[in-house]
Amino acid sequence: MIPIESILRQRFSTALGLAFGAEFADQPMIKAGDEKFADYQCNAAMALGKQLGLAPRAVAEKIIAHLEISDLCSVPQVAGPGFINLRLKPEWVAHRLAELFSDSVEKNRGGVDLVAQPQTVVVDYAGPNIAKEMHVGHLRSAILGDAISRTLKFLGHTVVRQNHVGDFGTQFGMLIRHAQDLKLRTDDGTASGPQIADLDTYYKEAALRDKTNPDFARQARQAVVALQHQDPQTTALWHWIVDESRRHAGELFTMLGVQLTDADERGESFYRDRLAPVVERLKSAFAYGGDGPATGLVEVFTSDSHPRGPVDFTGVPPRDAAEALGALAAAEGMERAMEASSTAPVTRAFVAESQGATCVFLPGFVDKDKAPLPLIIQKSDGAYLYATTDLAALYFRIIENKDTPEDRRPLAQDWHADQVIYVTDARQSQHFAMVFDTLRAARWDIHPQSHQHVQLDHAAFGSILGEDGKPFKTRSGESVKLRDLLTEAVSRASAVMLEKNPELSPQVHAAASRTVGIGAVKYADLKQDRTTDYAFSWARMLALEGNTGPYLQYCYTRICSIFRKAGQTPADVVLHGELKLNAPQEMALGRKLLQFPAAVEAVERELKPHHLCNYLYSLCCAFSAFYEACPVVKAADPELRTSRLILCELTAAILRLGLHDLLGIGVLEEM
RNA sequence: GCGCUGGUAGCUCAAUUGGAUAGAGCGUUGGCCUCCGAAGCCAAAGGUUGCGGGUUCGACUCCCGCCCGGCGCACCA
Repeated sequence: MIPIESILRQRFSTALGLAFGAEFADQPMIKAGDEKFADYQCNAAMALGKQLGLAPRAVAEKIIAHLEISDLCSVPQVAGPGFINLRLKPEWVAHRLAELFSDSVEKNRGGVDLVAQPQTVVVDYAGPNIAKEMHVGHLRSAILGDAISRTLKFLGHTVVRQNHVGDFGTQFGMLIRHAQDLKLRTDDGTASGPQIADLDTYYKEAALRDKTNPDFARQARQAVVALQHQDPQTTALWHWIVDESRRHAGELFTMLGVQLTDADERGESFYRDRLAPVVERLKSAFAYGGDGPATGLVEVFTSDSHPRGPVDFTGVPPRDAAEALGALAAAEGMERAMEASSTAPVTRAFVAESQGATCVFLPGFVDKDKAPLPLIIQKSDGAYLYATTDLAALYFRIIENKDTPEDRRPLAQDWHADQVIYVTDARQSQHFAMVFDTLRAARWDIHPQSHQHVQLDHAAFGSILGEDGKPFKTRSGESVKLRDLLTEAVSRASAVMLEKNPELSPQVHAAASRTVGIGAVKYADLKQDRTTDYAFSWARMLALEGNTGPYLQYCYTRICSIFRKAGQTPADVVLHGELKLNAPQEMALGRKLLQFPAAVEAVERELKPHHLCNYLYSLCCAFSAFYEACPVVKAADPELRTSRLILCELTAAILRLGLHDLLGIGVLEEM
């Protein structure tokens, strides 16, 4: 279905062209209006009045004079400084709803069209550290990343989910070493290996030994080397740890309803052979790919009043350059040192050795001493870091992936990302800013076929805080295990439902408890703007009133209940003639139903699912008002009853789509 | 110190990206069940959008300067 906004935009564009000439036709400025004033409004007259030197209200009148819109709206009204207010005609809303009804019956798309130009979008989310039990820190990434992936897929994009698990860090040295010791002692021939809970304990014990026992720490580092050299015994142990962790993570993803499978996993270990080449490629990219010579890239300027000119630190490591600058300025006084150092920018990206480490230096990044801040891609001991892995992963996703082994491909053919989205913690935003800039500086963000710039997004999110406003921890100060958290959510949901609806059968009750409990946790996270910190509160998320998961699910069950009372299923309902939108609550619900596409579009544009949550909540409010005022089963006549049943089914269809398909939250017939 | 981010009703959060009289929920107050699930609905009270300037026909939104909080800032991820 063509979005309402598009239809209106086109009509206004035509009117603007006729009234003022084609050059003014491109800014119709159509928005959904405040319900008190309008369904939609056009705000072009004010800006245009300014440009043309005319009174805005006169401009508005002239636009209306040329506007052909009587089939959709009642007569447009000019208000305030020059707003053009539009009210949709009930007949037209009814017509759109009939169209939506057939659309939702046949295609279940809620009136949303597939995008015109589908993109290949990589969504990198969840990414738990292997060998540690998943905790609340992984919750937001998993929930948000999944909702974003579902929404983009629904819109017609090719979504490549990537679970970038931490399966190859230096922590594996101590973990393997410690596990080796334990295995020696506990190897009594029993087939069943330790469970993940044991691994979690291992991790803490290993970390402690690593910290306190120098011999152990040295052996742990040797284990890392052995692992990197693919020593069979070490590798076997590593596989065992990784497999065990994967099983655990898979269980939790299933419990959460997160659509990540083993095929989506491409962890750090996958990139291990790509790290050295990436560093080499970066060096050559900066040597030959830039728009100027690769030397003299740190340009240090003194002020105009002391025309020393640029000081050439060509070939000098930046840290040393900063020190040299300090010495230089010390000779001329402290004030000059500050002045000079604050105008010592890195003007072009380059790779350099600094203090033994291989670093990328980028314009705009300085540390607390105002010295150029590096992105370290290889440590002084030769080891690689997560920046290297991230760069290798991006290179792979955008350019290289034709080398993907068959068994690791999520798609049947080679693909190259048009967009890459990282759903991680906001604390990593500087890291990603540097990684993205490095990629752009190296020209690795160019799609190999379309030659377009790949869109790189860090969909950052805030921390989960406890009700005291401090980071969410258990009473003993440990991070909350995800499994415990979800179990508690289910049991709390069960308790609430037992109180409100004791008649449910035990089986239905148990299933509903899971849907409601998990849904409450997910919805609470999704409904808030992801960029802000989020205060975790059982009471608020499980509340049955307000903008919560349970409330929306309850709204859905009431609709199901109406159909049960009516003795009909949605499939039985056939529309004859027109929908009747005589009551204001019917009209309000009808208008609201048509706004679903705009909400989905907002999620895509900003990668923020809370826009959809807010919409679904307002839809439920509109439905509740309708429910109170307009009897469905006992409607005055059969036609009105059918019309209202259709409004019910449309509401249910949008809720199913939004809640279940896009947000990944279950709906249920009874609760 | 530099950078990012936030500051909106007593509390938790919105505000379609520059549009009208800033909206919800909780809490408070007052109404509504012989009637489809009251887990609901209707209504009232509650605001100098941290402070001060500026841009604009119009600012929670953009710019500048302060104040307060969170986070980050060289070999962990």
